[in-house]
Amino acid sequence: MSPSEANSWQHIQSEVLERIRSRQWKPGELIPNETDLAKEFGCARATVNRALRAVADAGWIDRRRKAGTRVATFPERKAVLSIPVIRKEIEAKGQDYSHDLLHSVTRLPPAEVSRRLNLADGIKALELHTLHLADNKPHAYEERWINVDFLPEAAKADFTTISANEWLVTNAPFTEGELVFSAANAAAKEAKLLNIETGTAIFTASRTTSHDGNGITAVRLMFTPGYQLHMAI
Amino acid sequence: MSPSEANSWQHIQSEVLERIRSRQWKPGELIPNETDLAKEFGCARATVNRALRAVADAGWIDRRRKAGTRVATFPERKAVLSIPVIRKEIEAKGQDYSHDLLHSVTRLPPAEVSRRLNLADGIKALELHTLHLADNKPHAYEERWINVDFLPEAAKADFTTISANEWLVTNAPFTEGELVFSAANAAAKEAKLLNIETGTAIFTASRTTSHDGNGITAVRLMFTPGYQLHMAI
DNA sequence: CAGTGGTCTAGACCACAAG
DNA sequence: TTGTGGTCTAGACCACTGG
Repeated sequence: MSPSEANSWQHIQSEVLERIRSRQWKPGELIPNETDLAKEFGCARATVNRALRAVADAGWIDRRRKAGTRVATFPERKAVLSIPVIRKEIEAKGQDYSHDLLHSVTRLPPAEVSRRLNLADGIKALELHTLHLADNKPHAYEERWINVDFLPEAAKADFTTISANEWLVTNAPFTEGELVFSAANAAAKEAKLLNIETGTAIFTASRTTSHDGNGITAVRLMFTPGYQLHMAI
Repeated sequence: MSPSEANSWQHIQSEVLERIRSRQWKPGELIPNETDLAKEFGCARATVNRALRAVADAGWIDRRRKAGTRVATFPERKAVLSIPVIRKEIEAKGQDYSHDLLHSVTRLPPAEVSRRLNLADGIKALELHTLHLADNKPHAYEERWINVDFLPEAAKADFTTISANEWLVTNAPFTEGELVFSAANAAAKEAKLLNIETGTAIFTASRTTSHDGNGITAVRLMFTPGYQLHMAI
């Protein structure tokens, strides 16, 4: 909170945001270039650049060389989700975490999983079914496939003591991933495991992670009713 | 893709990430300080700073003055969601967008909404019910409250021609907001509007937005089955 | 107190793209 | 071709915080 005095980039950032919000600079409009703003604020161009870059990252302006900087017409807001390790998420609520490994088999995955994991035809993968518990009550049911062809060490890991989730986080950092959320009616199998009635709406998260194009794991998490995913905008 | 030659900050960034992924720098470990890295890469300290700041923003390292820079123990990954305007989301799929304003009444909102909008006791708000359609088929049902006490212009707007969603985006920029996703079984009312059976699992998004602490709008969106929310990690 | 990251500067060169 | 943002530098001072 210190260098917000006068010529700090944070000061320039908030001034710019204020001009956008007050519609002094309207959507679609061109704003002064960096050199002029630097003169106006009495600072170096690099400082203006730093401020405008932050504003652009937040989606308020669009910048292009030669074309200049324009106020975004649709200030597309971005929400950021921190993906928690399930154990930490539960412990953060003051509950005890535990998990049950219900199923662990190496077999040929369905075509859709093979595609997500980038597996060649006929290559097997490790299938795990895990129940995550909070205070010994079901919290989420997890169906996971692990690419043991790419990650041979995973075949030797003991997922009864450490959850696959955490083992992978620490042993198989990924470079890219995709996350898909949806809602589904619980099938008989999930309903039984989560101790709810068949047909109850459950929140579902599917995640696929890869390392430089090599699929690592594909997971489907089904949460007990009442689960909410919070994001700050 | 140009200044990735040798001493660009992007080059340093990828080199740092590679050392983390290859466990040359292990979780929890201290990495060299900026001055030393600048010497090693043969560049200015500012360039190293730019690179490390990017890596820190992505959550891979933790930086503290005097304490130095450490590899994050739990590389908490962040997913970024671009919040689309519903119309654009539908048009992006090549479908026609339209909407029906089903209900528009100014009345005292329930306590929970008053709290979310930061409304004083006894202050009314504008309640809107809207059905969003893609190719004339139901896409989502929206229940919205607008703080007309703070946004008097909203009371005059014609939400039959422009959706409240878009009107607010262009006329009431917000500074903070919260987004909550969950799953629910469709009640009779929603089921009828969305043309599905009662009890079907529907994906629900609730959003509250404010401007400097003043509530602007509180929305609950219920999507037809099959809706998926995608995020890149 | 002293080491480390955070920031600012003044100037330079470069990459990109609009006209 | 030329204006605009993108980046790098070498050096400086400051802010925070561990020891």
